[in-house]
Amino acid sequence: MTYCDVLLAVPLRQLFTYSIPPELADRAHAGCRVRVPFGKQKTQTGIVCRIHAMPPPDTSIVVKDIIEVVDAEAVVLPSQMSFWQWIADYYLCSEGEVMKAALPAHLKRGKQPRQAAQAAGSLALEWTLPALSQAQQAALDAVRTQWRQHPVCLLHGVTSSGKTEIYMHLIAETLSQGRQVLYLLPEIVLTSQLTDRLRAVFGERLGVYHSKYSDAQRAEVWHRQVSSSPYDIIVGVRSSVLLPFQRLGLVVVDEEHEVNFKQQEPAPRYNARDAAMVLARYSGARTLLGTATPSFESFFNARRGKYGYVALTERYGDVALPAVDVVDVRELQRKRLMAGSFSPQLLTAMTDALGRHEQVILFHNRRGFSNSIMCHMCGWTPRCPHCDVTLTLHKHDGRMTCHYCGFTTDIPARCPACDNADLRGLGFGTERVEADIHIHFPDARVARMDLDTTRSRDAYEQIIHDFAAGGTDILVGTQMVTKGLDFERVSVVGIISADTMLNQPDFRAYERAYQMLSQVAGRAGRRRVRGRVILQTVNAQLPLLQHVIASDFDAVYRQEMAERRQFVYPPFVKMVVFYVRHHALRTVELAAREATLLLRAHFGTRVLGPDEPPVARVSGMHIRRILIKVETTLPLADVRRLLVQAREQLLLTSGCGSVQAYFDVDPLT
DNA sequence: AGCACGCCGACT
DNA sequence: GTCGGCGTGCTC
Repeated sequence: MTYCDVLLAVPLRQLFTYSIPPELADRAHAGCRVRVPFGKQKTQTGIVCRIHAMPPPDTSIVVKDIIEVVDAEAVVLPSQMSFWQWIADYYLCSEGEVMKAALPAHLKRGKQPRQAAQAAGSLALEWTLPALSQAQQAALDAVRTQWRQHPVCLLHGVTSSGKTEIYMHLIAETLSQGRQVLYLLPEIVLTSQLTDRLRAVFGERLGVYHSKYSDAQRAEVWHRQVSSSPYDIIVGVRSSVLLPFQRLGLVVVDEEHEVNFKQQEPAPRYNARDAAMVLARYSGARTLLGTATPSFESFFNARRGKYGYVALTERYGDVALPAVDVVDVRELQRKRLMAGSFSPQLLTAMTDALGRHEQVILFHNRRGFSNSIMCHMCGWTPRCPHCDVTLTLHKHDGRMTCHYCGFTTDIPARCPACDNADLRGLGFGTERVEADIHIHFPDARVARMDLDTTRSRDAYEQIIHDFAAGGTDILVGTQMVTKGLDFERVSVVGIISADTMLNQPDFRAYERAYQMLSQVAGRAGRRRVRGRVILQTVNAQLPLLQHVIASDFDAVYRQEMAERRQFVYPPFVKMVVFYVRHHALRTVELAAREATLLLRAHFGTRVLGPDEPPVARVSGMHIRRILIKVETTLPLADVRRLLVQAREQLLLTSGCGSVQAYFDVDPLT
C-alpha cells in the first residue's frame, strides 16, 4: 500500500496520512493537490507533501483513501514546501496556516485552473538600461563586490539617490544568467509607479502580485510560476515571497525598513523581508536590501559583518537635501499665533510656494476630522462598544468610527451622559487639516490621501496622477504621502505635528519617527530647487529632531542602540510575544496567569507580564500578552520547542481550552 | 478552524 | 416537555 502525507489548510500542527488507491497511484505526486475526506463527512483540498509506504505509527487511526488527484503537475514546488516549513517553525504557527496565506482562494478550493498563458516569445538579451551616474556605478560595483563575501547586502542610499536604476542593472544581470528576480515592496500603492518603469525595460517578462488583483489573476500568476515559462521578474508585496520560484537568482527588498513587511493578523505573522532572505538562501540567490533609512536591525547586521554594506550618499543630479525648520508649536499656542493647525512659518512657506506655482505636501499621521469629541461639561467621550478605544470623528460622512473594528454611529447632538449640547473636538486628523487649508487658501486645489479617500481600486492612482500632472496644488495625507513618491514640483513639505510619532509607547518609536520624518522630508525638492521642510512640534528641544535636521542617521542609531542595550531590547535579545484572547474577561485573565506560570517554568525571569496591550479589547475579544525576551545566544530550536510546549499545556489546562493562544515572533512593538 | 456531541436554562 | 447555549474533543 502507498500512503501520502497531506498538508491541509487548518491550524493543526501536523500532516495527515491518507492511503492512495491503486487507480490514482500513477497520478499522485508530491506538490499536487488532492481532495480528501476530513472530519465529519467534509472534504478538504490539501497538498501532497510526500509519498511513502509507512502507515501512521498509531494503529488506532483508520486511514482513509484520497478521493481525487486535482493536478497533473505539482503546484507547490519541493523547495517551496521546505520554505513553508521554515516559516511555520520560525514563526510558531502551522504549515496549514502558511498554506492558507500562500494559496490564492481558487487553488485552495481545488478548482481546475485554465492553462497559464505562455510567455511572449521575445527573449531580448540586451536591455536599454538607464545610464548610471558615477556614484551609482560605484555603488553597483560595490554591491557586486560585497556579494562575493555576503549573500545579503544593504544598500543605504539617501532619498533621490537613484537606487531603482541600480536595481535595474542587477535585475538585467540576473535575467541574463537565466534566473528569476523577486522584487518586494512594502505597499500595493508603490507597485504601479515601479512596474511602469520596469515594464518599459523588461516588458512582459514581469508579473505583478498583490491583493488588489483579483483572485483569478493571482491564481494565474501562480500557475505561470510552476509552468515551463514562468515570469522572470515578480513585483509584489509581502505574500509574493510565498509564490513558487523555479530558479530564483535575486531578491530585492525595497524600503526594507518598512514595518508593513511584517504581517500582524492572522497567522502566519511573518516578516517578508526576513523570510525573503531565507528564501534566497534556500535558492542560492542574492539579496539586496534597499532603503534611505535602514532599519536598526539591518544596520546592526551590516555593522557586525553579517550583511554587506554599500552607502550611496549623493542625490541624483546633486540636489541638496531639504532645509528643515523645527517650529515650536507650544510657544506659538501660548501666544495665540497658531492659525488652526498651521504655524505662521508654515503659512508663509505655503503662500510663497503656491505663489511660485510650486506644490506643497502636508503630512499628518492621523486620519478623520478630530480624534474624538468630548463633552465640555462632564468629559464624556464616545467609545466603541466592541473595542477599548474612543471613536474617531469623520465629518464628511457625519459618523463616529472605530478604527479597529469599523463600528460606526451617528455624531451625537447632545451628551448622552449629561444632556449638554457643547461637544467639542479633541485632537485633529487629516480631514480637519484639509478644512483648514480651504480657510487659508480658498483658491488652492487640494487633495487628501489617506485610508478613507483611497478605498476604491483606482483612487490612489488618480490622486497621485493629478498631483504629478500639476492638477492639484496641495496634497494632504497620512503615511501614504511619505512613501517613495517622486514629484518634481514639490518645494515645501509641512509636518503638521511630529508629536503623535514621538509619543508612541513602543521601543521602536524613535527609529520609526526618524524614518518617517526623513522619508517625508525627502519628498521636498527632488529636482532643481532645494526643498524646505516645516516640522511642527511641542518637543522642539528633542535631540532626535536635531538629528533629523542634520540628516544624521548615525547619531540616531548610536543613541537608540545604547538605550536598547541598556533596557534589553532587540537586536540585543530576541523577543516573542504570547497572546491570549477570549470574549470573556475572566477567562482571559485566568489563561494569561496560567500561561505566565507555564512560561516562567521554562524561561524564568525572561518572561514579563502578563499585561494589557494598548488596545485591550478588539471586536469583542479581550486580549492579554506576555513578553518573552531570550538571549540571542540561546539555541533557537530549544526555545521554540519550549514555547510550543507551554502553549499546548495551557490549552490542556481546565478553563483555558477555549482561548485563542498564539505567538508573535519578532514583534514590531 | 469547523463540526458534532453533550449537558443545563427559558420558551411553545 | 424541547430549543439552544457554548465547553470539550476530534479530525488521517
